[in-house]
Amino acid sequence: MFFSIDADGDIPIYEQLVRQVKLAVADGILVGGQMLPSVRQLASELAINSNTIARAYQELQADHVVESLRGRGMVVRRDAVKRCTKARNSLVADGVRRALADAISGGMSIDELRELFEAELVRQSGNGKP
Amino acid sequence: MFFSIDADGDIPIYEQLVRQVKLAVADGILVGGQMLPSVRQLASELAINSNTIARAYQELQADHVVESLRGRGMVVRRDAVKRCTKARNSLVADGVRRALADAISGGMSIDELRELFEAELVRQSGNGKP
Amino acid sequence: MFFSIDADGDIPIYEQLVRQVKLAVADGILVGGQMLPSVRQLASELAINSNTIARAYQELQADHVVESLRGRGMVVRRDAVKRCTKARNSLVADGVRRALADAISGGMSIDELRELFEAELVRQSGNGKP
Amino acid sequence: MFFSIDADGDIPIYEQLVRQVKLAVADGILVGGQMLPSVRQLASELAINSNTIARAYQELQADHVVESLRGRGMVVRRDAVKRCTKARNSLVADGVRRALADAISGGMSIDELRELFEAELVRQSGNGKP
DNA sequence: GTGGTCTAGACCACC
DNA sequence: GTGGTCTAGACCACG
Repeated sequence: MFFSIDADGDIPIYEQLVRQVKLAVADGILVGGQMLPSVRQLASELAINSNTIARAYQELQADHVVESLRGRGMVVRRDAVKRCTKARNSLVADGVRRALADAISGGMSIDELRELFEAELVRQSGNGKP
Repeated sequence: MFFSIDADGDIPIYEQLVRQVKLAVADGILVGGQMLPSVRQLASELAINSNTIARAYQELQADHVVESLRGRGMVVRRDAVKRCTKARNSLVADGVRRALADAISGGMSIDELRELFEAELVRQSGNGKP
Repeated sequence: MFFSIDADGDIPIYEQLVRQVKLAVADGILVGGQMLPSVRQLASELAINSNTIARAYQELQADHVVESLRGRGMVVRRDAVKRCTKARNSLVADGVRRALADAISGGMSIDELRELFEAELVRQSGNGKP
Repeated sequence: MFFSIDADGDIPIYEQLVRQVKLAVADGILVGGQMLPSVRQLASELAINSNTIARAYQELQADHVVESLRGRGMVVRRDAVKRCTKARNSLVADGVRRALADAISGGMSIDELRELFEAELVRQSGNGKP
């Protein structure tokens, strides 16, 4: 599968999985009706405790992104792409908003901020998704 | 005192205190030689256990922002402002960097990002420090 | 484990733990990648409150000697040995420096000092690491 | 008076006073029958809380170095010089002993130690009491 | 199972 | 009065 996990970062592993599944759905990499890998398979593939995978799947189920087909596994819901796209956009925007709020309340001037922003845009636009 | 604590957030209380003291020093609200409120006083003021305050103060001491004058209290170090200003700037820049990376890897285009950024600048520059 | 705690000394218990871990790392008794005993296990082994152990571990983490693997425990950092060896040497040298300064300012002559020093070397070189 | 106090070090102020009085007695700077400055005078001279001076004097009294003449102040005892000289020597020797023990148990080799010792002797023999 | 946070309350040394 | 240490016990998130 196409997941990349950082086991020692500050974001919980199950949370990383949830995000990546949602992003994949929003990007059309995972489409409605498609099966997710089984808990055990993904666990061994990523060398991660299967409890952690299960928890991620539960959260995805609670968020109505996937549903459980008894005895067969988890499947992406037909209506997931709408939800995920919307969620992605608002999440991303929120992140930017929070960072700006922190910067301003932390005493950084508008000009300093704009400068930092443009520098980062240049630096990152190469790495992202060309 | 000027501390505002969110006891139910995901940031530990003692960590919130540490940050706010550092920001206050970086902003010149707390200056070298100035005493912090006593552990017990601040604890009762914020309705927080005094151990939690003490822990924040110890972290500030370990970070060379403050020192303990035996039997008299905690005082802001003369050289704290440099450290705090530098730390603040790198923290803020990191936040912006991470948000941008998230946004780009989340599929937002450069133009959308710049638009969002400018909109936020306008929206927040009013609230910040009028 | 190999820790020895003096609960009635003037050095805090958590500080004794921190020092002993650092020394063990500097001496190669603890190596990078190795796990520390769990907070609860060490607490019951040493008959010490687990908060005290946790505090020691947090200080070690803040000092970049150890890192926390979420849900799994504390592990010695690969780069800890450099830090600890350097820290140990400067600590030890400081101790000698201070003792000599005290001795000289206390009126002891250079010759008396050298005599005392050599006598101690003989006396202690047997106890140290035979 | 001839006391030098470091109010922010890790040695308690009253302890610094006690040591300096004892050293002065051992060195013959203070002799039997001589009066110590009054608590209030010394307190204002050193800009120190008079409780602290009082505590130092009490400890000196408990150690039979001075005695209180009711209504007149503290006087150095005729037999103090013996006690202080002996105490000074054993204190100083103990300091050296402890530092060496720390160094050896900390993993420093005999040769490294001897080198450090000689270097320090040269460095400090100039500063001490020429 | 792991560490992390918080509370309540005790005792200490220092000023 | 000040901060510093320790205990006991609770609750949480993570794996």
